[in-house]
Amino acid sequence: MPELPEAERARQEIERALGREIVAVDDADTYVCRPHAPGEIAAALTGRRLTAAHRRGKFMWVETDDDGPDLGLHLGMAGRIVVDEPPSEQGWDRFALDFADGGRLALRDKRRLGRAVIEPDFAHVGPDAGEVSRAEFRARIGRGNMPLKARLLDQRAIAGVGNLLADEILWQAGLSPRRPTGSLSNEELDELRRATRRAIRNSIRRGGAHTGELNPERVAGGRCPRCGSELSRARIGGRTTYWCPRHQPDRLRASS
DNA sequence: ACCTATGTTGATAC
DNA sequence: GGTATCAACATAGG
Repeated sequence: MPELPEAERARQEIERALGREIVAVDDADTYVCRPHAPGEIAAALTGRRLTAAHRRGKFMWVETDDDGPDLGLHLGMAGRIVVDEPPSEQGWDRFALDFADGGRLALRDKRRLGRAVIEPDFAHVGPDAGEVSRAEFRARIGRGNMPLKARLLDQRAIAGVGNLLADEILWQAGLSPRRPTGSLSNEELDELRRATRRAIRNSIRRGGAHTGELNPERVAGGRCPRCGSELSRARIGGRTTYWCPRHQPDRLRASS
């Protein structure tokens, strides 16, 4: 279930592999390792050691010693990073490093939508959703007129929010996923940023994007944990979306 | 058996 | 340029 919290967990897992000499690389999956040809990543990494693991949103990269190339990793839709585990019996290890101490790091991904590349390019990736400044958040999220939920999912705007986290954030902030981004006031954008940071912090602490309050109700007939209203469901930004029509109205309720 | 659903990203078309 | 749709992949479930 990789969103930002799962990527952060994966980054921490990679840190367990730092400092060990790489003696073999399995880069035979030409889809996961595209555009590299088999053996290219192996040639670039064999003999080196990983020295630091970083993350921006859901994108990870690992530095190597002696000015070696960075290794870029992405979990895709179903991937995770495992260190010092026996190889997957189902053949789901799409990329792997073997270390001199007998240990191993693998990208385990049954759907093959994860990625492993050398010298990843993050030019199009926005600032991390947990660290973006207030001014930057206002500018990047408030621009344009897409439905708000679609903008939250746009990794070029801010990086790290996936489908489950987006619904949780919008519910916490009391904003409709359908609101056009251009209709939000600065105060609403600031509240949205607070909800984003809080949801990310909590989900990392609790162990995943699926640990939000709204998540158990993201099913047909699910109800708002706050008021018990039946949740609305629609496809927004190409993703299935649940929200409370009462606490997250499409238009501001008339003040009285 | 067949159809739908699923956490992501990127390419493509308008 | 901004936005919308589909495709890539493999599995699970009605």
